[in-house]
Amino acid sequence: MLETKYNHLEVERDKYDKWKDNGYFKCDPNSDKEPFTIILPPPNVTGKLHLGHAWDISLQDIVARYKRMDGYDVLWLPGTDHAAIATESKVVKKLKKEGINKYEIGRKKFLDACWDWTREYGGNIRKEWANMGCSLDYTYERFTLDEWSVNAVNKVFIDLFNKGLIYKGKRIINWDPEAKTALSNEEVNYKDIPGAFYHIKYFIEGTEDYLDVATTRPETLFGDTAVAVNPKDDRYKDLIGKKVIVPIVNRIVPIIGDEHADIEKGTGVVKITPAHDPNDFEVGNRHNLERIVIMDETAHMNEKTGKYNGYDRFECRENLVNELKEKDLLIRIEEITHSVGFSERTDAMVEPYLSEQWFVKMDKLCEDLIKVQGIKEEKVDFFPKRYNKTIIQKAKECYDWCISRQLWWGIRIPVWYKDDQIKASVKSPGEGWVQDKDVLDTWFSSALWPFSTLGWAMEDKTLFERYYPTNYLSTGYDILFFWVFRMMFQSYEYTNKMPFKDCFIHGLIRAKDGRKMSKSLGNGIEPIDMVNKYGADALRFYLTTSSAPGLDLRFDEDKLSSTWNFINKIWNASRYTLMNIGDINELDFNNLTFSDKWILTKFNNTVKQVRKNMEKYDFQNVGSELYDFIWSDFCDGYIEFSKFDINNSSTKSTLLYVLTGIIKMLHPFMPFVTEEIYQKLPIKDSESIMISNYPKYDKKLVFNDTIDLMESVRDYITKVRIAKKDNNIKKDCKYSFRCSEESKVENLICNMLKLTKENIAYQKEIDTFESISVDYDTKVFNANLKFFFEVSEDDKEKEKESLLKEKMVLESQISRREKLLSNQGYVNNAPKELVEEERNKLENEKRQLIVINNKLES
RNA sequence: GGAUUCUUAGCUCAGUUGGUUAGAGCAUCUGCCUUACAAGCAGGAGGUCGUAGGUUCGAGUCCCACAGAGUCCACCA
Repeated sequence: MLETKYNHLEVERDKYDKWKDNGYFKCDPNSDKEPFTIILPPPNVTGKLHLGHAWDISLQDIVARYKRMDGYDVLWLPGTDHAAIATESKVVKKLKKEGINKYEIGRKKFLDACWDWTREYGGNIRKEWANMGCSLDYTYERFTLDEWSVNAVNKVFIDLFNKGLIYKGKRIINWDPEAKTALSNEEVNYKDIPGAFYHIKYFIEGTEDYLDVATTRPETLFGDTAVAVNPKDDRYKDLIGKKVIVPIVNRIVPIIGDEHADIEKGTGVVKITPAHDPNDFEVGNRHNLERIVIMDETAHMNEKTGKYNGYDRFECRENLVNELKEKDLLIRIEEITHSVGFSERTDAMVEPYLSEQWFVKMDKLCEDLIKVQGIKEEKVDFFPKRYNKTIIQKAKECYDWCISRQLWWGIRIPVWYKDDQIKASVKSPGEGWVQDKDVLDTWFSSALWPFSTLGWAMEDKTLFERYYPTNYLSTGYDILFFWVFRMMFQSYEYTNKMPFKDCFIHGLIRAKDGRKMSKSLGNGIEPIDMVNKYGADALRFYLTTSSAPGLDLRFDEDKLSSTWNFINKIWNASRYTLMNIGDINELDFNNLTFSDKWILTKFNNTVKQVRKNMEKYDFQNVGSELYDFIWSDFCDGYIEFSKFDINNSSTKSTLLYVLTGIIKMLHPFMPFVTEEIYQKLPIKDSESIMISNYPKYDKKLVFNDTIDLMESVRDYITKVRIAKKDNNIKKDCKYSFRCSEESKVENLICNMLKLTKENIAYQKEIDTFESISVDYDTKVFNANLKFFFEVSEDDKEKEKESLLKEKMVLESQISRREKLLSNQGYVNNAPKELVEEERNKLENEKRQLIVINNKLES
């Protein structure tokens, strides 16, 4: 028997390992079931699961468990990401604490340290998956540095290289001076920070005149190789072709005319530093300007900056500005707020830096993606739909992807050099060839993840052939461009298919006040704390049913706590059922009562709705449908009714049947507690709920004609309760009662209202006392209940008031409805059922009005 | 500048291709320890759906404008 109270700690202990050991998480490549594949977005191997992950993996486990129960051969494939820069920067930091420098110990030893780190922390993630109850198939667990992934990466890289879709180029890229590596545009976060426009005098050669050149980055003047004005700018156009002297360095550079100079902006004159600004780089290309690199890879000034050689860029700025002031070359400083890029990982200010990097040429890949997203059978369906637009938008304005990183932790670029020869291959082409030092962007391997993990680049392709393309991907909108977008074009290029059929995009978890959860704000919440406090089941249900698809979720512990209450409710409903059904071994529906038929009908309608919404991944609606059905209909309604028919074997069967269905539908959301309850059931269709059958709509157990009757009965019971309360009617008050639906509902109503036989009024009392009556009259059901007692003038007044109030409400409803039904536009255009329902209601309301009018007259 | 989301009860949020009197949780008020559950039960109160127009027999829902909040992309000498 179940304990009185739900104890999540007790319930969630041990179950996970049992499921795992029994092989329930495993797919079966030899099965004749239809495969259903979900690839887990691989978290950083040394990372920690935060609430966002908990949400994300719950959204996947729900689908995995649902599909498994519904007859699919489910593969949910786990894995982790080496997370090049994120892991490397952590290991660098750790070594630094021990006084070790990455470059001193060299590449090999450093990589050993990374592997040690990975092994040390890699297990944490797996523990957290287990805490959350994820039914992952560990047989096929992958890592982005294992051979499945590395083989695929090499294969794709070499092929793209041979096709000319990967090239090496000297370009301005985003440089992280702390990690000393290039970054892609996606890895740069822009923040608004205070800064200044420094207005500097650039003297025109051979004159006493100068141009006022405004810049936010005066230290880059060492790299200036021109000054640009707009050729349409009347103020300056005559100066084009003349020369100016770059202050401090005294370099003579041309004044050029270029559209890049904005007439409206600043002074209209802009200095051109081709090696340190992406726009200037373009200008430089157009005008054949020299590119002078003035910083090193740590963003310190180099020998080109004279006495500033070795200065940090900010230090240099400060000193240079002072020097300009002293030499009367600084006109003024204008304080502004401007947005500046920072490295996503190290938070270092990004330096636009001229260097040689590898790029993926994007135009063709993007064009293909856009084309496929226009083909109904081949496209990825986004949930919610609008993200398709976001992806297309991205593809339309895509720039080439910088994929080389000056890091060591990652997959090394499979390119070899000898003299001026260059070759792409995994192994050295021969004597004297040297491999490229750089590794690939971690997202390059992630982009191949949906097919690399399934063995696309391996000899054995059975998994790939059976489980690819995958069916469902769930992830947050924050990595739409990093990952989803790149998986789409890479998969299409190499498998000729989109990597997944459905893509569910969720939002971010926020703190209760709507701010982001972050370490710096100190408002982060650990999933494990919530699991300990309320259980994984409550956390999963809360997270997955509390927001509309694609929107952010404000984490509210109070709501999590009421989810716990909901589970406690389910627990107790199960407890009641198990206590009362005895040891039945067969379901018997031969002697169903009205209330049995009613709940069976409601249940089957719920199954229908739940399945429909599960297919749409609309878990919010599934959640509220289950919540309402379980709490309002099953617990508050049916269980109370069942207490009076509990010896009827059909009622027992109904209780068990509905409860079983409920916990099965809940199982994908709350796997632990539903398994606990399932194991206690006297009739089961499998040894574990995990492998039981998901409920199906059963027409044979639908009795639509009982719905109206039972809803009327419930409505009437409520009416009587209100009347009893309003008139302060005591338990032993004498009454008389009659109703239209034979003894079946009469008994039920009397029981529900605690109308006992000994309180039935005798004729004497009927004659002596006055009465308050509660009446009900509809097509399917009418009833009259009178309470006899010494009705005071006060009571009469009260009753009259409430009757008048009721009359007013009814009259306004009737007139509204009559107006509606006399509107030909409505009658002709609205759905027939709806109009019919309106007519029914009008009739019922009219009946009720007659009842009330009669009472008021008497 | 482009895209996009949001604005509904005191708070946090639902509200399906337009269709009765707009729902839930929490909070609040009243009455109940009724043997599944007081972490509960039975009831109550609380909303001119951001503002202003339009389409329609009918608008929280569709269209236009405006106001406010957020996010993404581009720009940012």
